[in-house]
Amino acid sequence: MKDVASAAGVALKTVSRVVNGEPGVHPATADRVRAAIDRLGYSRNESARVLRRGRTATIGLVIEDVADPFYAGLSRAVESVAAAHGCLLLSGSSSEDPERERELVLTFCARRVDGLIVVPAGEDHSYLRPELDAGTPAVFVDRPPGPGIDVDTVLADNAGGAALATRHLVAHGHSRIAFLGDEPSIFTAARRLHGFRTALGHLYDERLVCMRSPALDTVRAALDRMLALDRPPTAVFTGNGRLTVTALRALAGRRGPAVVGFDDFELSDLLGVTVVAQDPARMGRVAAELLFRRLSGDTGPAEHPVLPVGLVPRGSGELPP
Amino acid sequence: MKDVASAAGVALKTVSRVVNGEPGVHPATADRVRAAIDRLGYSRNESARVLRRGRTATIGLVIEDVADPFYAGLSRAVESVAAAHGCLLLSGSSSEDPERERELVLTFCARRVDGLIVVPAGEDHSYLRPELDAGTPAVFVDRPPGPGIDVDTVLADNAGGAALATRHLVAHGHSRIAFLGDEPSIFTAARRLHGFRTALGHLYDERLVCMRSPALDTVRAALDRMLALDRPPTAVFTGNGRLTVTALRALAGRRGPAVVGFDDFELSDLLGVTVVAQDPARMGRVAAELLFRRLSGDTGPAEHPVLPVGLVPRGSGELPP
DNA sequence: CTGAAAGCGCTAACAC
DNA sequence: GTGTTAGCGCTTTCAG
Repeated sequence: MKDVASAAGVALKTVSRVVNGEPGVHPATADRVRAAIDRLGYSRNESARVLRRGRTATIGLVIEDVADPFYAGLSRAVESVAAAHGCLLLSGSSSEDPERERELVLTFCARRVDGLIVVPAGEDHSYLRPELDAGTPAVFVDRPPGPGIDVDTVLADNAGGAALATRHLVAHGHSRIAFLGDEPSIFTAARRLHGFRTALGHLYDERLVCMRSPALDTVRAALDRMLALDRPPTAVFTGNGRLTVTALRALAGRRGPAVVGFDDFELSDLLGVTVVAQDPARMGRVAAELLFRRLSGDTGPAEHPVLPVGLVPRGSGELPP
Repeated sequence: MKDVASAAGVALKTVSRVVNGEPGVHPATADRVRAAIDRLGYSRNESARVLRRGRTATIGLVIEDVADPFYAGLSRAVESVAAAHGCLLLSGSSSEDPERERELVLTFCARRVDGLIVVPAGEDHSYLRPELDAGTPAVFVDRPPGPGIDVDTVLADNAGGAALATRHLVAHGHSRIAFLGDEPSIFTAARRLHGFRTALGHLYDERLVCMRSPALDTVRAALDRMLALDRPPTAVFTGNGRLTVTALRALAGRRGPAVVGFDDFELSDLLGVTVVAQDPARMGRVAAELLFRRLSGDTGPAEHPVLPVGLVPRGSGELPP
């Protein structure tokens, strides 16, 4: 900036004014400055600007895994909202590792992101306390923060969605329904199991429940075990997109039970799989908009919108037992 | 840092030494400093550090769309390599818009990212010249830069893969093969068409070619038109993952032509679709590793690795005409 | 082993 | 309209 100033024969501050589009610069002077900028290939050093102004125009996004279509859709929506506010996105995947989550969040904070959007992997977020007190707003998405952290959250109606799918299967004549969910320590998995169990009432049978990460081997083993029972399940409700896909693979080629899944997935329509669909893009959008409201000064109490989920019948959930 | 220094009764520089793990601080002093840091909830201001040191420990990634599984997988791989080098990732989607690509790249540069990984949308990258000259390394992925920009590239064997698929269909008795590709202005689309055309030789018939973005309507219309010809195609080769999925939807329910696609996709195995698969994660990894080699001082001539693609027979491409 | 001083490139606050 | 000055929080350099 100093070089540009001397090249244009003006003071440094005038260059600053031109670069920032501030008013009060004579058009001719401004043109001279712009010419010098082009000639020298100057571009403003954003780090210095941030240091001085305190705002980075960057938000941090921590998700579980960008390669998962659910989180990819969510990311895209967050990015769009951020772009509309002239903000960039610093993002990272926690791989469901609480330590990595913490590291990413704290690194983002050290870089002075203006705000955070977090899909938490861990259960303890006391490490965020100083940052929140320092005024960095955070929105938790898909899963709530640990106890004692009172921030905005955007969650889906997990229990309600699971109950919806379960009642749908019962209405189609099923009374033996299996549930394949992710590790019960994961909030969404636990809530969906809860919804399933509540909706099923006395029909609930814990031998028809398996809560494990979605590896093909374990899913196949669980299904084999259940299908070999005296009264095998006539339907399977899978607790997330990954598990649905894995279960379909495990059941491929056999006239198996009816399958209904939580989360929609690519090609579910061609495969005719009935699902309870959430809208990851909407989740990301709502979270980002909430964050930007906080950034523009909204200091009201923490908000906790719950997004609806919808049943999409495609055939697999309407099969009779 | 000043506050921590006075709280610990040391000079600012000593705090700096402790924070950065520099040697030459008495253990007892260091402990006192660390105690003060915890008490005050201090965390280093990364912007100031960057301003002083010149390196941001951040790389910029511009892709077409994070919500596309291909780019999501690529992003994840880039992120892993970056994390292994202690680097964060600033990322953005260009939505196939050259102007947005330029804006993202230049914004990243203004933030002084250490390096860039770009899936270009545009054909003119002269705007990058000053940045490259200033020493910011860039790696182009999936598509090459416009003329006059001599940077590292990581491309797939697009023409070879297309030829492989085409010969596979010919070997299975097909002589009327259609090609559905993306806009011919997109590098990969053009190269794949070239491979298809070359492999087909005198069997090539331009009435069986349609180069358009993958919207369901246009794909359906193109297929309808081709299938109504005197000598309709007995096989369709689709030029990317999106087009494959769209074509499968358009053909759903009819005993249509054999379908082979470029790019693998989720559930291709269950649907039994033969594809020519690239490995997006590998592409991201190779690109990121190349970038970090540049960042650690490798100033050799630009490299241009070409990643192989592989035919995965799953049934759809092995159907007789 | 520890500290003082200079300055990274910019913007805010105030002159002129 | 334009210029001067101070200082954001840190690292670098050099001096004890």
